[in-house]
Amino acid sequence: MGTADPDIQVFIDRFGRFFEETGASRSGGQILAWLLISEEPQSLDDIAAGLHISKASASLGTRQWEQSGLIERVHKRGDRKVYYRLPSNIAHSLTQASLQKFHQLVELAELGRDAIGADRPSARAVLDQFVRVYRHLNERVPEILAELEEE
Amino acid sequence: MGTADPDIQVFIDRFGRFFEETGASRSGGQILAWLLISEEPQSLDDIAAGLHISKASASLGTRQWEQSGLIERVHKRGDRKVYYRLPSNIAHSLTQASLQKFHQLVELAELGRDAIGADRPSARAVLDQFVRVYRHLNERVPEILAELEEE
DNA sequence: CAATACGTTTAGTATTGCTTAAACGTATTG
DNA sequence: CAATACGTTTAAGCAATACTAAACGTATTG
Repeated sequence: MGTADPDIQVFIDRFGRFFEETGASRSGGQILAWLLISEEPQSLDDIAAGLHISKASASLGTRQWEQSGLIERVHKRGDRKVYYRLPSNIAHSLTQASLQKFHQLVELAELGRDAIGADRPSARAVLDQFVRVYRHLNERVPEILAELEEE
Repeated sequence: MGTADPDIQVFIDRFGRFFEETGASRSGGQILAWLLISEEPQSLDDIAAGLHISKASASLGTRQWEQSGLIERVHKRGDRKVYYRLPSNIAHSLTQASLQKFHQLVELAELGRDAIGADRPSARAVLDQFVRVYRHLNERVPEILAELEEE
């Protein structure tokens, strides 16, 4: 690794494993970790070299995060390379991604509610409650995040 | 499947795939779906038969969900079998599980913050912001959920 | 106490999908 | 226009793990 610091090593490793267990790939998590501790935007080569992964993995990983809005491209003038960095509000982005997952789940819940007949009242009630809680969260969470801006 | 209803089929299938993509197993997601649309608590045999999965899978899946607090055991008197059902506040449980994930991420962020030196001020600022946002969310979200109870 | 019911563990198989090297396409440079 | 720089795609290898059948342990029944 570019940095031989063992603490940073451990950080990157744990971060990678966390995302590995959460549906993403290990290298994907490592990329996020790497950008978290980088002062400057990083090129694909920077990332690949820094994490000892192939450039192909770096390319794949950055694209996936970029599509989900968790990292962004930066261009330096007079430089053909593409650089990546975290958006300034990374915590907000992650929260948003979390709500997005919830949203998918709620859509499935609605699918289920429509699939079961009127002969399953309590199951229907559970699914309805589910939708209600999410709607409320989706409304409130942005407000909560906004509270932090005011400080 | 016990129920031949194609809509329910689709629901279970999609639900299973959602969890498959989110780190859990497909059968694990299917179990959750099955309990969501069940009026009565379900035994391992009910689940295995209903989903056409092995009893071993049903046993594994239910234990995992139970450990994370997303389903609970029920006993019927005069019956040796163990039955499973969703807790009454399933949406709350899921939200809590979500915050729990966030909490792990924040612990990692703190690890990273301690790993980098004072020579990386902006990276440090990002990690600090991350921790701050989470602390606020963790404080507020339970309040938000409580708002729903009052209706 | 034999037979059954029930849940868990284990070992093996199959599947999934991550990772990489190499090939490729395209733009840029001298 | 040859050579280089850069990012993406592809094909293949490999590691992780989900899933199952079968064996197992234990409690319960008649």
